[in-house]
Formats: sequence, C-alpha cells, structure tokens
Amino acid sequence: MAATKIPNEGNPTGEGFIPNLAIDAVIFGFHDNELKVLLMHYSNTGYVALPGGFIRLEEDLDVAAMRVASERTGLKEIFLDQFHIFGDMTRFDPEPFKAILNANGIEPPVNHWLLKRFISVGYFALVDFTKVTPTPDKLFDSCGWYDLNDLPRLIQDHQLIIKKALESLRTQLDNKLIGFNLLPDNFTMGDLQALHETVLGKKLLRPAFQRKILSMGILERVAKKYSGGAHKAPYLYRFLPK
Amino acid sequence: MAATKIPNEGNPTGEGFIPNLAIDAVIFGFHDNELKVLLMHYSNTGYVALPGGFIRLEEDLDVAAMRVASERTGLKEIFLDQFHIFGDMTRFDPEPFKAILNANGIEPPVNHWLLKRFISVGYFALVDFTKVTPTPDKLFDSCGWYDLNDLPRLIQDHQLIIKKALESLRTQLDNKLIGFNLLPDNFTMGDLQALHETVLGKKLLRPAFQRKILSMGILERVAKKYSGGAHKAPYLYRFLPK
DNA sequence: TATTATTGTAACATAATGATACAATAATAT
DNA sequence: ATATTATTGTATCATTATGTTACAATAATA
Repeated sequence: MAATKIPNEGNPTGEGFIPNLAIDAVIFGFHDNELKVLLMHYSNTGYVALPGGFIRLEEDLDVAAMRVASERTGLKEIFLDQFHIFGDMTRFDPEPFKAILNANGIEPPVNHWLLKRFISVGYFALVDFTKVTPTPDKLFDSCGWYDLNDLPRLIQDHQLIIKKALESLRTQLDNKLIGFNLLPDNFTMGDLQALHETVLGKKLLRPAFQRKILSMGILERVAKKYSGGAHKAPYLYRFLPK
Repeated sequence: MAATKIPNEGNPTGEGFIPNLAIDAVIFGFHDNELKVLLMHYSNTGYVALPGGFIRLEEDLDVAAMRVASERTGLKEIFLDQFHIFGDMTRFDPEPFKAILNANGIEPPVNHWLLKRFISVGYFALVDFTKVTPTPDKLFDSCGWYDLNDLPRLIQDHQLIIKKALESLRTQLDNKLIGFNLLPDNFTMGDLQALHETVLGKKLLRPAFQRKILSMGILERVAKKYSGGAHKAPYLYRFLPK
C-alpha cells in the first residue's frame, strides 16, 4: 500500500473499497536527461511513499490505477502498465500508517483497515514531465519529482517496487518503443536517443539507433527544429497513432 | 475466480481468506506434441473452469499460487509465473457460482462471499505432464488435461486468461528458455524443438535451433538415447542449474 | 554388408547490427 | 560574403547473428 487519498479517515472499515488490496503507481518522468519518479511526503512524519490508492467495490482495476495516476499528475490520458503484484507477507508493516494516522489526529483502532496486510498491484506510468502538475492530498505535505538515482528512504517495499518497475520499463523499451510517452508530443531523434540511453543506462550508437527506430515505421517527421545552435537543425518527430 | 477448494461451504463470509481476490492457475503440460491445460469440472453442472483458489489472510501470494498448483497436480516444486491480474468488472458473473453452490446443496445468501466481485491474479505453471496426477476436489467431478486447441466452453473470462497466459509463455520462451519445465528431466534436442514449435506455432530450422540453444550454455549433455529406431541415436540433455 | 532414417555440425548465404566516415546545414565569427 | 563550428542525416563498410543447404556419422533393419 502506498501514499493515498484515503476516502474517509474516520472510516475504520474502509467501506466502499476492496479490502487488503491496493495500487502503487510508479510515475516516471524524464527531465534534464534524468529519469524522475513522483513521490509523496506524508504530513508531519518523515515518511515518503509512492502514490497509491484503493479500488472501489465496483471499479475496474485499470480505472482505479488511472484515477490514482490522474489525481497525482493532473493528466487525463496516461500510459499505464500493470507490471507486477506484490503479495509477500514480508512487506506488511503497519508502523508507518499508525504514525501517519496519529500525525493527522486519528487514533486508529488495532483492526483499522489501513493497518491490515495489503497486496499491491504495481502499475508504472509514463508521463510528459512538462505537462504534470504534482498534486498532493490532505494527508500529504507535498508531492514531487525525485531523481531515480537519488531516492530518499521509502516506506515498506517501495524501493523494490520502483526497481521492478524500471526493469519492466527497460525490457519493454527495446521491443515496443513505449519511450515517447515520456517525451513531449514533438521530439528530435536526439531527444529519443538520450531517453533510451538514460533508461537503459548505456550509450547507444547514433546511426544504428536512428536506423532501428525509423525502421519501426511508427514515427512521422513533422518539421525542423531551429534550436539557435550553430549547426544543422534536426527534424522533429511525433508518434504515428496506429 | 475459478474452480477452487472452498475451505468451508457453510462459511458465507469467506473467513480466513482475503475477500474479492482469487488466484487462477493456467497449468500447462506437453504431451503428444500438443500443449495441454488442466481444467476442472464442477459437479452436477456443466461448468468447466481453471483451477483456482484464494489467499489466506497471512499467506504469501506466491505461496497461495503454489498451493493451488500443488493440490491439483500432486507436484511439489512447480515453475510458476505471475503473468497478469484480471480486474475488470465485466468479468463479474455470479451465476455459475450460484448454480454450483445450489448443485452442492447450498442455498447461498445473496451476499455470500463467492458471489461478490473478484479480482484474479493469473499464474501460469509449467509441469512435466508425465509426473502429474490431476486431482479434483469435492466440488468437482473431475480434473483433467485438455488440448489447448480444443478447449470446452469455460466460465467467466477463463478463455481470455488462458490466451494471455499463452502469450506470456511465448514471449518468455524465446528469451529465457523456460520450456524444459514442460519436459522430463532428460530430453533430446528434438523433444525441445518440438516443444518450441508447438508453443510458438511454427516450424523452426534444426541447425539454427540447436546452435541457439547450445550457445546459451545452460544445457548439459547426459548420454545417448537408443530409441530402437533405425538411425543415429540423439544425445539426451538436462537443464544445468545455475 | 547395404539400406534407411535421423542426428550433429560444417559450410555458405543472407540479414541484422556495429562502427566509421562524410556531406549537409544553421548559426556565429571573421 | 565567406570561413568556422557543431551537429545532423545517412552512406558505407565491418562484424555478428541468423537462415539454409549439405553431408558425414550412426543405430537399427534388410
């Protein structure tokens, strides 16, 4: 379970939501050639967590995940991928939630629904960093971007969840070319290559990269981009919806 | 949710189990050059379903999946892969379970836990067909193997779950070579190739296949296999544990 | 001992990928 | 204007991987 919009703090049974099941969202952004993750700070505690939420009794799981990602980013259409479920008992640790509820003036009963064992469905989201408005909630001081290589200490197994999300992103990037969900609508081949290099953690050869990407036939050349630099202007591309 | 060992049919609240969450197991076997799936027949109804089960309140999700697969096959160590979660409301259909409970002499209250909306964690299992003892349970007449290309009508979205499981198996087969979990301990290169051809649904070239598999360096040559055929005897291989 | 069917792998052909080279060009400097 | 600079787009060649053909090896049978 994760940082979440708790529907009603005075609702110790979690009515209206599926019990013991949560969503954790690893929301990736790309900025300054670095991969970023959106994280939440719980008010009046040192706890930092992934954005998360619960599933309404009659809500599609994917819809719930989209709701969680939407609420934290302000975006409507978001690329989401359900990459793993985390269901070990070792991840059960009610202490952070006790502290968080206490810090918000709630003295939870021992059987409070938030203090029970949770299984989490991990989704990762790819968003255009420039379009996101990180949005906290009343249980949180703040919500903001963190460099993937410089993460703070996170509650429970959220570090592991991010690691698994990144692994999944990496394997998919090669085959399905989902990367431009992290870029603005129009981008240069250099932008896309820099993104791939950051995600994969290695340098790529420019001619081979361009050849491979263009051979996929899913990019469209839009116009040139006059950057003001003293050199040839690169083409802009956009994703060709199929 | 799926065919399952229901812990206590007179337990209308599902006490001891996580509510609204189930496991569905697509147990693959390989026999006569065909992929098989283990399916359950509910007693006194025409319903056929995947083996399934629920998660105990303090049980690891993976342990619960292993328990389900173990109970139906009689095997202890089973290759399992958690490939997808099915969480749409469209899959909700309480009718089969009403009929099944009725057929077993239970008149369920409308709020019986089995009649609620369920989210299912899909696992696929790869087992050695020759070692499996298909084992039904008291709610079931029978439990047996079905050719993947000749499946009966299944309850709910179990057809879709099998389809997704097969897709996941296919993509993993190329990269991770998990296929020999479907074969006996020792097998010939021909056996392995036939398996790959069946799973991928296409013919492969023998020299290229052998070269690729051996270059992975995870097979060990054991001995020759004298089949009695009027031809050169093939080597037997076994998986080299790393 | 010849025949048959299948295996193991060499050898070559083709395709994919890795790496280098260089012309094109947009801004700036002379 | 013209030269200079940095970067882009792509041609070209090198290397590796994969697809394909060919054939010797061999276990049973004739």
